[in-house]
Amino acid sequence: MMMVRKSKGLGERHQKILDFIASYQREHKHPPSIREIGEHCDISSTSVVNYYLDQLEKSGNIERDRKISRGVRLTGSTPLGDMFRVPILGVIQAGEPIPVPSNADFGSFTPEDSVEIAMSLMPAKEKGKDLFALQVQGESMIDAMVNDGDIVILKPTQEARNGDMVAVWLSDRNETTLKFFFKEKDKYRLQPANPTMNPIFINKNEHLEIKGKVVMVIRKVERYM
Amino acid sequence: MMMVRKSKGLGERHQKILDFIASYQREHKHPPSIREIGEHCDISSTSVVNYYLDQLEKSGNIERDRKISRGVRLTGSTPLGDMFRVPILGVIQAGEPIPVPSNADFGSFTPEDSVEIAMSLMPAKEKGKDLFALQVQGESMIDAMVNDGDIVILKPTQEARNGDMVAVWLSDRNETTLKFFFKEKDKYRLQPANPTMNPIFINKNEHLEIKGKVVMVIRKVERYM
DNA sequence: CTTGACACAGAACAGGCGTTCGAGTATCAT
DNA sequence: ATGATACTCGAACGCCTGTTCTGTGTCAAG
Repeated sequence: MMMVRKSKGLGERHQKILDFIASYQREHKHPPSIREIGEHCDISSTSVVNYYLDQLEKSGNIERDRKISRGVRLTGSTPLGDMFRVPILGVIQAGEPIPVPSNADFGSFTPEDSVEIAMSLMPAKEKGKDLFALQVQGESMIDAMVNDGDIVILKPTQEARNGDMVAVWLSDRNETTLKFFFKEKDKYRLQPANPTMNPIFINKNEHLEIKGKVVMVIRKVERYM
Repeated sequence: MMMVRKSKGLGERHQKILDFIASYQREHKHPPSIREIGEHCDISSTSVVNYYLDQLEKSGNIERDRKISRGVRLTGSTPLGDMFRVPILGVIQAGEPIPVPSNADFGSFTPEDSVEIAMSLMPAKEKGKDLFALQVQGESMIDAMVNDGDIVILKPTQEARNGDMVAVWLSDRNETTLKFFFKEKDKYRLQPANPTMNPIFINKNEHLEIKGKVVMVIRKVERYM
């Protein structure tokens, strides 16, 4: 009888189990049982699987919910809840107002019209369920370092604190824009994200409708041609 | 005995179960059992829970793995596998070369130094496990519409097709840059993402090291001050 | 050689869990 | 009334599963 002994670190067996848990989870949408791990990793005894599982738990590779069926999961893996779906309500461009989320939008939206964001990506406490996304159309947002096709994720709000990046509708100019917001003595300063560009100033008697606060920008770089 | 009868759509009970499954999953990292659902939704019989679960399955709100313990999950929820972790290997800035991924980097990296990306966000077939991420430092990438602090996700490669956005190291200029790549007759054209800016040309005898292909850019808009 | 840590097997136990069945009750159209 | 439908309960069945215990072979240190 031959046994490969890797005194330290993860042995071949450990890795095999890890891989199997991952692939099984991917395929079945739920973790494998101890016996299933055993079968697919050529371990004939459940106690041996348990033996390795204990080690993998100690080494921090997996987490276990003892006593609970299929209570194994890879650490750092997010069974659910650490990811959420944000509806894409429409497009955002300079010449048009921003689609505002209504309650109906959050009830049911198709996966096609939404983006999934990992919670870990989300800044601070913005993990509310009321976020919405808009797809940038055209190149009118380049001064906000936002490109055509980018997806901006917004938190709906009517007010902003200094330094927030906001999506505003300037009704006097019939223009939508993304800018950093600063309230000054007698006017608002809207600062482009691009530091080489100059701010614009809005008198307080002008209409300035804050539609939302930008919390994230995502750009899928497909191809340029 | 009073019973509220909602002939069509989801009744109060259905919604309660749905909410419970979601919150339980979030808290325990695994789905609840039928009995647990019953307890928390004031249903005294497992068969009644099963009764509602069947309906929720028919209406498409949940999926069930019959015969399997805790085999309930919300539809559209991604238990795992639809998200993956990309290691942040370092920073990228104009004046310094790009950290290149080594095999060791993909073995074990701490969650703190990585970003999680939903598979659904990933363009096309880039879902390989060899992706890596870099954090942009400084404002030298603004011509690529990439800001200080942005995270760029790269696929390591030495060659690129026309139109790809690549991270290149120009050893003659001692400069790292992100540009759209085009190979022309006798030179390379590196086109900035910002359409208002002009391309730079690199003679083929100059050193041009393609370090990776940009597949995504993520910007967490925190605050500007 | 002895000892003990390590890797593994097999069996048995006890509880968890989905399933099923029989039966009861309320609401409503016929 | 009466049947159909929707909803609820309780209990029992039986498999699935994690746990635990005993025992065996390997290998390196003392």
